[in-house]
Amino acid sequence: MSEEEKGGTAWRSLGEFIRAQRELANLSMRQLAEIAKISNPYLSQVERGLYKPSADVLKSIANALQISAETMYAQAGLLDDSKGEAGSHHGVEHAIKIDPQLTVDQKEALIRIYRSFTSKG
Amino acid sequence: MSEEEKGGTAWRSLGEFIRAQRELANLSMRQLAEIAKISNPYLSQVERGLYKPSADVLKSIANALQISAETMYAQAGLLDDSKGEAGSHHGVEHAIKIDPQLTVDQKEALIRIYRSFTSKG
DNA sequence: GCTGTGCGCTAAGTATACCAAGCACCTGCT
DNA sequence: AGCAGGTGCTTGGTATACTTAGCGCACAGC
Repeated sequence: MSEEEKGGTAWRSLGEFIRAQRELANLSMRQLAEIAKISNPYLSQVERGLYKPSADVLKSIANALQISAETMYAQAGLLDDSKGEAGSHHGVEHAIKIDPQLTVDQKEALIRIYRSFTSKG
Repeated sequence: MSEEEKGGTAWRSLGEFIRAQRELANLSMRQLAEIAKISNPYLSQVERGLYKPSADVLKSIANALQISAETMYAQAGLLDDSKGEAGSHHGVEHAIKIDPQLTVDQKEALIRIYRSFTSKG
């Protein structure tokens, strides 16, 4: 049933998260695999959840995708959830609010768009 | 670069760190292995640096020793670099990327808008 | 048409993380 | 002298992370 029906991609697995991040970065599997120094078939299998990569592969992939290793581990469920950086859904709004580069108008616009995306489709 | 220069107590290896923590907690190998749900021979091998444990074993050991998983990963050298966004202005972009409620398309849209705001100031 | 190059995926193999059983040693008890 | 119960370590096997070779498909140029 519907993976997308909640209006968002709630990552069922680490693999889906990685795939989404890879596509966000506009990288092909071979490109990402090359940067992360792993083989492309293995990346394929990881993204489909067939294997759970070891920590240093995870770190390598995180680096290649320019996201922090901590975020990666959090997604992999390998950090104790005491951190609470990814889970809270005011994360985006909060980040917008405290961004010193944005004007108040811009913040309001971004938050409005963000809410339109998340407020049920 | 050696780990020594990171200041403070420098453990030559993850195994030595684990062993020291275990002894500090006055636990035998079998006791710790039991709590961490791993076998005691394996723990022995890990402490002597013969094998590098996977992330979830690491987490389990950290849990059993009542130290944070992050400390463990840092000791394992799995967190140290990855400065992908730590110091840069990616706070908002990062929050967007890891938000599970957004679809990939929505993320792209938001990030594009955000960049358009921040690129010209 | 055919050829070359990109994509993601499959198949089969190698490397290694991890476990169950057991060994050698020590210490206390009878 | 035994044996019971503790320690850490070795051995041999199984499960799984990871690689190399190659498949099938789509889209370019000759």
